[in-house]
Amino acid sequence: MLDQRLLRDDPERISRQLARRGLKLDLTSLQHSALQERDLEERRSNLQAEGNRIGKEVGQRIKAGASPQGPEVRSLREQGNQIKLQVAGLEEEEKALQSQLRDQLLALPNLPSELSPDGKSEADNVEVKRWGEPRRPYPGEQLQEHWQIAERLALVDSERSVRIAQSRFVTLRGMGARLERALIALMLDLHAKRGYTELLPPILVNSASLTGSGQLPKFAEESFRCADDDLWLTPTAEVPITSFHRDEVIAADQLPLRYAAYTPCFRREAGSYGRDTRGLIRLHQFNKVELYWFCLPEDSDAAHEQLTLDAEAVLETLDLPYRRMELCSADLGFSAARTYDLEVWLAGAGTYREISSCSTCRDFQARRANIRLKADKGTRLVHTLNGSGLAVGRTMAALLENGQQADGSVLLPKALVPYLGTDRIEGP
RNA sequence: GGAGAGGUGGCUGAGUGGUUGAAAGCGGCUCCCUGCUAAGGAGUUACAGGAGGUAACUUCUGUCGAGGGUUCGAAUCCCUCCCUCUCCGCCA
Repeated sequence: MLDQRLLRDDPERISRQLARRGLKLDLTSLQHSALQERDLEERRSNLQAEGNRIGKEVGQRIKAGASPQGPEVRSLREQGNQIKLQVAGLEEEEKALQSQLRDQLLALPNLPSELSPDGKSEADNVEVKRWGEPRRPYPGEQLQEHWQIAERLALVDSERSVRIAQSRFVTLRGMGARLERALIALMLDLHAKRGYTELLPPILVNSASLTGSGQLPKFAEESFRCADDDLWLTPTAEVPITSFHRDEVIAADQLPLRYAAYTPCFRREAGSYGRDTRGLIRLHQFNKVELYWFCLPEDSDAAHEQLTLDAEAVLETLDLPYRRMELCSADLGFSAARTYDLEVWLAGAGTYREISSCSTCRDFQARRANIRLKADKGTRLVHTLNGSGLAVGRTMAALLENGQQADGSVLLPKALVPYLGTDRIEGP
């Protein structure tokens, strides 16, 4: 959520920044509402002060011996009643305005960082780094895509999964299931070594949690909801982790707080019909290890670099070639001020494919979720950052495509041997 | 799911209609005193929003789980909801 003070004082700046996302907004009426709300608050609180004075005076007069039914007390009471009525009227107006203002503010995305490059679309994202040597086919070699390899080696069963749930769900089996589990363990172990505290949070989350991290109210259709409860299947661990500290004041010397959490993630993928229908790339349910920082505002730019390096460490540990893309202003997610996407090389598809998205949200989520820090003087909003470290299914896809061998087996990186007891997947 | 108890400041915990944003203790911070493994003394210490001021700060309002109600006045009375604890039931 954006700062209401900024809205009152400098709506032009907000418009200018949101224009970089491709949003053309006239904020004058919103600013007007915000100013009007402040005006109502001032009038209301002045009236309340008057009412408080009267209330105190009544108490003092009665204490001093005045009759509670006497004329002087009665006249004060009547004044008090008058004020009460006026206050009630103003309060009603104020609340209506407030909730309308809040609804509108909650629907506005974060301002892009001044560090994010300008752009009009995905095409304007900037490659900032490349690591590893992409696996290319040898002359005459026909590389398979991961879903072909997975089917051939019986690592997944898509058809039966439709029977269990519907399309875009998979059942991993045999080495497929073991590999997924091994990858989760490897990622969590790696992050623990790098100083992250592991969390295993609830994966059903309430509306306040989704609002806090920015999925609600705008993206309700993207999440699965439990009809009888105020609970949703979490679309990412970012949601429960943000709310882990919702409404808290964190001592400055506790920061940064760094968490790594594995959760299944659930997304309706509305509007993506026909895209990535095969394999492990786009599923309604997928596993992800998420990295998350709560930090001091002045540290968040450096934290963003570090968090991204921590995600890249997984790819490097697994010998997976990747590149780092800096998203342009138009391609930023709703809550993000600045984002690096990590794209892994998929040898079978012959492309780089997003496997992690590392963002700083600055105070955007902290303001929604009311997460502050206490320094020497007063409180401030913390900054929050999140990044996948990594999407597990896509990691498996990359390992299958990049590790495929001429004999049909898949060679796995050495780092997985302690978890799997082998560096090779052969047929069933 | 049933019965009972309860939700007060960083923590413990008083407070059943009138200057109570809240006693006391612990903890934190500042200063003073003192040398011997610590103690003593003084002061200070909630959050949010608004107004004024370059600022230190001053001032107003709200907040004692949340929301409503009664009243001139509510932490205190009434209603609804949420949550926690204990016992019972059920259960991986």
